[in-house]
Amino acid sequence: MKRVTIKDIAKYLNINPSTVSRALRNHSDVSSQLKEQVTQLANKLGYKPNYAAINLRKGKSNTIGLIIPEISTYFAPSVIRAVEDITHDMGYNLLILQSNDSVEREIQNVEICAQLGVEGILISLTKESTDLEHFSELAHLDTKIVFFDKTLHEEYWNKVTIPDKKATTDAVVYLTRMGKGKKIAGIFGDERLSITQDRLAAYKDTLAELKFKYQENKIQFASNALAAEQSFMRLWKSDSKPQLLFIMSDEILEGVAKAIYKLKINVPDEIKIVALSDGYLPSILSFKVPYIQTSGFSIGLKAAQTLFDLIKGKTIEHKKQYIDTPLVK
Amino acid sequence: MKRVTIKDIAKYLNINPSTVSRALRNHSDVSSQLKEQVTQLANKLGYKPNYAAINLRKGKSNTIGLIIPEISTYFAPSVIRAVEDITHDMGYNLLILQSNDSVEREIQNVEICAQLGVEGILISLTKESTDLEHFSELAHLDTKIVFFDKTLHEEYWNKVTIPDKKATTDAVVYLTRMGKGKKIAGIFGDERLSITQDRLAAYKDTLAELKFKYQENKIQFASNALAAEQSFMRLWKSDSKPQLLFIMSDEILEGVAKAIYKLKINVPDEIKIVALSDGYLPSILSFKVPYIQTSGFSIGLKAAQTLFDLIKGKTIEHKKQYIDTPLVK
DNA sequence: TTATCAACAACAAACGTTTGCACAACCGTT
DNA sequence: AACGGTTGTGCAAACGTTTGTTGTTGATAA
Repeated sequence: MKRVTIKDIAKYLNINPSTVSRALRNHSDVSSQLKEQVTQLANKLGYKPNYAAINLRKGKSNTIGLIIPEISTYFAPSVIRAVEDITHDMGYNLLILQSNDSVEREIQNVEICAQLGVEGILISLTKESTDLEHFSELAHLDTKIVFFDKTLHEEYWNKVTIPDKKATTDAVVYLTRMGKGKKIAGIFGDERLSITQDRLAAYKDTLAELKFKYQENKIQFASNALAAEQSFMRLWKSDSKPQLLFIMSDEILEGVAKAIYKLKINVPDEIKIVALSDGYLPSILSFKVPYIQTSGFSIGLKAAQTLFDLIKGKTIEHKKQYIDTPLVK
Repeated sequence: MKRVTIKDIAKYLNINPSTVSRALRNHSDVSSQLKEQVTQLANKLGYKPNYAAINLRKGKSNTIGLIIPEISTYFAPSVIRAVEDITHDMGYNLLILQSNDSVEREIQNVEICAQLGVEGILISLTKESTDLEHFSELAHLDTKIVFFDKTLHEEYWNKVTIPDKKATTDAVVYLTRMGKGKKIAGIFGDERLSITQDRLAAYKDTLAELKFKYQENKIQFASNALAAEQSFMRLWKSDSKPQLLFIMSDEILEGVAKAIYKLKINVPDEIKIVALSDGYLPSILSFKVPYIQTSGFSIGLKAAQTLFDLIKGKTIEHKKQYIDTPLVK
C-alpha cells in the first residue's frame, strides 16, 4: 500500500500542498476551519510524515548516535537506558553503534554517523584509541560531540566522566580506616587505559598521603574478569595475604568474587573490600562490599543532557563534567 | 562548513550530477577513466552521501528498529549485542526504542518506526500487551516484523522464542532426578505473561507425567526480583520447606539468591535448584545452579537473521522458530 | 470612494539523489 | 553509403517536504 503524502491530501481537498503542510504544522497563515478539515482528513487517511523528506528539506536528521566499545553486562545497559530516555523526551532518535573495542570499527562508526548526518554523538572510547583525529572532521560538519566515561586527556572536547581521583581517594580513605597498619592490595584494570592510570595514581597518592604502607607487588592489573580472578588467587597465595583490597571496577570485582567463592574466604573477616562499581554486582554477591558508586545511568543522563544543550546552542560552562560518586555501604 | 554534494563534484568537473552518481556507484555506463577522476575528487573534497536524499529517492531507510520493554541487566544487553552485530554486517542501521513496559509507549514506538520508514522491526512485547492491533498498519506499509522472546499466541506473525515447554520440561526432569519423593516448589514470573503461563503449564504437566507429587501452594508468582525474594522467604518459612526448586527466570533467580544469602542456606545440601537463565547470573553466585540456557544472544541473532531474510524477500519456512536451550550444569 | 492592511491560499523553488530516456560519437557490418 | 549496435554522457523528472514570494480576497480606515 502506498503511503499517504501531503500531496494526496492536497489533491483530495483541491488545495495546495504547501497549505496542507502549514495546516498540519498549525501555522497561523491557515484558517482554523481549513486546518480542521486538513487534520481530519490526514487522520482518516492515516497520513505519516516522511522523515527522509523532512530531513532532506531541513538539512538535519533528528537523530543522535551513541557509540560504545561493547555492550557488556555492566555499565553499558544503564547508559543506554538513560540516553534512550532523554533522547526520546527530546523527540530525537537514537542510533546505537558498538565498536567491539576496535579503533577501526570506532572510526567506521564515526563515519556512519557523519554519513547519516546525526546531529550529535555520544561516545565512549575503546581501549585502543589514542588520538581523536577522526573527530575533527565532525566538528566541521558542526556535529556536536560529547565524550563520556572512557576518554583521553585533552582540553578541546566536552566530556562527562567519573571523577576518578575523588572516587578512588574516597574509596581508599574508607578502606584504610577499616584497619590501620593492615596489609593493603589493589587490583586494577587494563594498564593501557587512562582511566586505570588515573585511578592507580590516586590510589598511590592517597596511601602516601595517609602514610599508609603499601607494597608495589600488591598492585595487580587485570584486563578482564578471569584475569582478575587469577590476580586475586596470586595475591591470596602469597606469603603475606592482603587484609584490605581496593577494586577498580565491576569487571575486576566479578573475578575477585569468583575467587573468593572458590577459596571460601570470609568477607569481611578475613579481608575487607572496597570497590568502584555501578552497584548491581555488589547487590547480588553473598558478601557485603561497600562501594563508590560510578553510575552508568548518571553518566548517560548527564552526557545526553549536555549533548542536547550543545545541539540547542547553549554554552556549556565546563568542558569537563563529573558525576556524583556516593559511597554505598 | 557546507557538505560536499554530488552537484559540487559535477560542477567542478563540468559534467552532469547523474554521471557523478553513476561513477561513484561504479555503474558500467561510465568510462573507467572518468570514474577514476570522480572518485579521486570525491575523496579529496571529502564527499559524504546524504542519506536523507538517498532514502527519499529510493523510498527506503536502511534502518531497522528494535523495540524492547526495558533495557534491564539480563537478556536485553545480549539481545542488543547480537542484533547490532547482524545489523552492522548487513550495512543497516539500528534504532533502539524502549517501551518501559507500557503499551502506550510501545504503540508510540511502533508509530515512530512507521514514520521513519524503517524496513523492519524486531520487537519484544511489554507485559501489558494483549493484542497486536497496532502492527497491522505496518504490514500494509510492508514493513517486516519479527517478534521475539515475549510474544502472544497467534499464528500470523513471525516469531523467535525460547521453546518454553521443552526448556521447562528439561529443567524439571533434571530437577526431579535429583531427589525422588522430595518436596518441590516453583517460582514463576508475572502471572499475566504468556511466557509465565507456558512455563507453568509445562511445569505442571511434566510433574504430572512423572507422577511427581507437588502442592499447588508451592507455586509462587513474583513480578520482580524483590517479590521473588519474599516468595522464597515465605516458602522457606512454611512448615514444609521445599527441597527442590524450579526457577523460571534470571529475575526470579536474583531474588532467590538474595534470600538464600540472607537465610544462609546451603545449596545444594538443603535445597537443589534449577533455573532458566541467560547464564551470567549463575556464574557469579556463590553456589552452583544448573540451568537451562535461554540465551538472549541466540534469540537476538536468530531474530535479526530472520528479519533480514524477510527484508531480502526470502520466505521463512516456519513462522515460529525456537532457539536451542542446552542444560548447563 | 480609494488606499491600506490583514487574512488566506497558491506558486515555485529548493534540499541531494537516482534513473529512464534521449542523444551523440564511434565502431564494424552489410 | 546506409545501417545497426555499443559506449559514454547529458537532460529532466521524481521522491515528500518546507518556505519565501506573490496574489487574491474582504474588511477597515481615511
